[in-house]
Amino acid sequence: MSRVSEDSGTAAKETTTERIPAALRREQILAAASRVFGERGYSGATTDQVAQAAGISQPYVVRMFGTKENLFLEVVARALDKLMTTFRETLAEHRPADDGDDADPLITRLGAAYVDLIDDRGILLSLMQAFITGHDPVIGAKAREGFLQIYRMLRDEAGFSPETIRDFLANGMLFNTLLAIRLPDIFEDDEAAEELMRCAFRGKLDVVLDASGVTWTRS
Amino acid sequence: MSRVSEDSGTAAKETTTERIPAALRREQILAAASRVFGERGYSGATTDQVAQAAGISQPYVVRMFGTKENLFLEVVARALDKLMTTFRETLAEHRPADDGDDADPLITRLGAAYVDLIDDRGILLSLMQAFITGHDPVIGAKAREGFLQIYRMLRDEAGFSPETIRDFLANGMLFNTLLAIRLPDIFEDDEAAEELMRCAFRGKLDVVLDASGVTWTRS
DNA sequence: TCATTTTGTAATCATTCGATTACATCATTC
DNA sequence: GAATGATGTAATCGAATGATTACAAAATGA
Repeated sequence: MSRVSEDSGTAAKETTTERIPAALRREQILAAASRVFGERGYSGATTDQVAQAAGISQPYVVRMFGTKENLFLEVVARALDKLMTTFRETLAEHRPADDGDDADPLITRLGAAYVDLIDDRGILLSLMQAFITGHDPVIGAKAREGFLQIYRMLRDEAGFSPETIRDFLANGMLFNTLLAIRLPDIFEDDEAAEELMRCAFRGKLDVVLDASGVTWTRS
Repeated sequence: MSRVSEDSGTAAKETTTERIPAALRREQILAAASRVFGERGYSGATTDQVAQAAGISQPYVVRMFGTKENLFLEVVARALDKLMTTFRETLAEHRPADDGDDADPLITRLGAAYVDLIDDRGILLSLMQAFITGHDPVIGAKAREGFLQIYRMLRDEAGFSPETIRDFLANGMLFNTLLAIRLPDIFEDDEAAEELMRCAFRGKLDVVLDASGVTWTRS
């Protein structure tokens, strides 16, 4: 559905850099940074890689965000915000209808909403990268805070039990994200990978594969 | 039970470096590297940090393993080997006894064996770090290969279905590892973190907290 | 039109880090 | 007890990288 960059092709470099309002350029950089950080992690990514992905020079990136750390923190904050918003929307549109049994239980719809986020690629990966950079005092604190923010929302707003949340986080989020990171690269190249991914994503498999940019033949 | 370094206190620096056979020194470096890489990731860790953790000079580390990449690859290979061995031992000691229903089902024992590995700290974290460094052509390939190796073992040797494996990997491994990475740092400091961890680890909670070196008051 | 602001880059600096070199010190063996 | 090899480090190099500076050029507005 919603792709990150609209004009100028798939994602990467522009040949001639046009003058664009700072606010818009800021969005472009954040979108590029989301992909690059999600892919390579905080310390693995360089400001120059972000700049190239945004079709802009490296000093511009640094000057607009002050430091690489600031840029990463804003990427993570936005990713978290997007995730929370998506979940809250799913909660809201679930409320009015029913009481009793669900044709489509809430947790299933939350899971589907989460998998849809893979379409944007950088969002979930950046969150994961932030969490795994937990040793850093600043980034780590933000990451843990965000993780628990999700937990509290699922508990207090969705009304789930700790056990249910645990299951949802493990099966619906972490597992899917980690699989979506790299296993698509060897899809149809390794029978075990294909088997596991088909089992994990089921109907949403095409979304995952499409988002990862892998070419594959529909079964 | 088994700690990484035996003599010279908890883990880190030695004041006077003694002459030690290369083979033994190699083990010390690998143990230190496992902790450092697990904590900070491949690109986040430096050879000097590994050297200091091993109580040795940085050039020695580089010369013994050639490159930082080689060192990391060997850390990951050993971690994977340890994990596979642990699982196979659990499988073996399960076989002879029963046929019919299990007092302690195999998957529960595998899960317990996995959580016990947290005691060593670096093992599971290094594997996780390797998998998240999937963009690197060499490291990524090894990580995916290792991940699928585990999958195949659970399928072919333990006889689990893809669905069962999916559940085991998500709940038993990924989730526990990610929680064990950083949430212990804020255990008893955040009610949500404490609640989630108590739910996730149950009887093994003390193992996780002990392994992370967090001081906490027993409930 | 010309001054000012906004948008952008080239050049470069300072630091970090993996790697190399050259050398020291201890152990072993003939 | 020199010769030889094994174990270890200090010094340093070169490349990578985040950050800074100084400048260019396009827009904006008087």
